[in-house]
Amino acid sequence: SNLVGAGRGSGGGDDLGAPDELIPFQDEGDEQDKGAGRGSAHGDLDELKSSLVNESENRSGSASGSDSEAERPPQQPRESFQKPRDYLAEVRRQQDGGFFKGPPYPSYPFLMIPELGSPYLPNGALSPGGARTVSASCFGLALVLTAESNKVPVVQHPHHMHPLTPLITYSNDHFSPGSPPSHLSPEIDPKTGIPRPPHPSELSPYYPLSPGAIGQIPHPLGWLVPQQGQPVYSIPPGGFRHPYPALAMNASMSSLMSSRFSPHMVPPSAHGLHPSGIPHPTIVSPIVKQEPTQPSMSPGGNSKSPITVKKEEEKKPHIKKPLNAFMLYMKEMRAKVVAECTLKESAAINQILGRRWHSLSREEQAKYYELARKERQLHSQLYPTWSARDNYRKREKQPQQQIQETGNSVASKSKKLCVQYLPTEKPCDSPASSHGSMLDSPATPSTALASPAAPAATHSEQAQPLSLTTKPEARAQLSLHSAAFLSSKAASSSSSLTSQSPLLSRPIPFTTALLTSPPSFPTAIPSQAALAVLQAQPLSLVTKPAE
DNA sequence: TGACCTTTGAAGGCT
DNA sequence: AGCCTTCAAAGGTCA
Repeated sequence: SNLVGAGRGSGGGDDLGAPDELIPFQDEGDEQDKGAGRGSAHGDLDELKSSLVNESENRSGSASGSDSEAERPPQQPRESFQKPRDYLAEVRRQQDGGFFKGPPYPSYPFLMIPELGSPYLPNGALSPGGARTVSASCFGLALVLTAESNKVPVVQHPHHMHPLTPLITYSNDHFSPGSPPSHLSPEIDPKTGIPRPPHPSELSPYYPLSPGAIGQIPHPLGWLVPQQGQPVYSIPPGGFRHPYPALAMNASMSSLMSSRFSPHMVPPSAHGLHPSGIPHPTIVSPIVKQEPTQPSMSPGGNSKSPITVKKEEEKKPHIKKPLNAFMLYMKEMRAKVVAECTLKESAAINQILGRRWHSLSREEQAKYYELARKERQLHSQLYPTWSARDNYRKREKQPQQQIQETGNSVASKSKKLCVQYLPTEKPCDSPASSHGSMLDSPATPSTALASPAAPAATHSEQAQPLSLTTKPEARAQLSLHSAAFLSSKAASSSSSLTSQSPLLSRPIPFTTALLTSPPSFPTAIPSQAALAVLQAQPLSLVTKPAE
């Protein structure tokens, strides 16, 4: 009850839908980052080790790590700030040193460095160390980046992607969720309040720009591009991948468009164009990405021959889903993370990004929700008849059916063992995990916060975060982590990933952090009833033997 | 070569 | 209403 009360208390009121709640929690988010900074300030190894030794004390909230401990609002989950350092210390102790590429910087998980100067280093060299990425680390990013940026110009542009794509940022400097800057603000229809779709006449003249031409001109979104003097306009051999239709459209549109040009984007073609003549980044050539067509399938009652149907389907452009907030965030931050780490595997990067996502303040997340909302809006305007279902593959069997039929063997055989690539950057910075975040993920931060559009979290929803996800494999992953935790002392170092799994103590901080309600997710504060469930569930997760 | 992994969120279908 | 599934990005990994 204390937690619940505390969580609500400083949140700026119980009216979680109040728009102004962003401010207090933003402050908390800042506080969190400041706390991280403080942590790093006196984050020497001795302290870390001692904090690890005193883990139980920390868990009980008696950590003495910070001078400002007493100043921290009661709802601040102290161990959220303590744990990662513990993890790091623990992991560092157990590892051979190869995992960490740079000086330990224990407070990294909270060191949310805004820009780090030029995090996007678009020369695609791999880590000269040549170490396989799995054994690389993303920790100590600040120092590591400083120390290694000279030799690790890591960002590897996807060979099929315009190198500028990851450079498009929605940084704080350029984007404000509630009131985008004028250069970013779309032309709003004064009647509907909806960003006015760009008139074809505004766009078309600029679309046919040749790659060569575009490579010569200054970037129209220069404000979005880190000033690095990098040849960001180099067009990959694959051709014209990133047409930057934004040249004449309004900036909001352009940011969406330019940031969304798919690696599979093809030069504007007749069938790839929206009726308005706007090739949206979500249009993908069916040549590149085809719906798996089954020749034997003939749409019900369709007199057309399968071949004809197939051809028509091939002609049909593949319109991709608009990116959601997290996808936008990933798109922006991936290069940054990759630059900060030696990791290349997207799965690992995504884990980091997922945690970072949760570590964002509501306001920061709101940027991306707003951006995603605009993206969906634009998408729906461009493709009013499009349905997400259109992109569904045609499956003979639903995966669920397969699982039911084959039982657990599916997970154990057909799927790779879930691997925790990285130490928890933050013990429970994903307290809400997927669903938890959704609790606070209004489709429109500005509107949903003030409207009932954002459904209040139910108890079950609040409880869901505990299970991280309902996916069976995720549960297996948790179990794996638990097993790793339970057997951490005996863990062999030969198994690079699992034995290195830093989630040695994840289940515990996960629980505790959840119970202490993360500052960034005030609405996820569980009720007492939910708390009881939460308290009970982790045990089952922890003790559930890995199958 | 293509599925998988991994993340969150949106959407659609099913119960 | 709630749950489940799929897809969106990304690129290394693996069968």
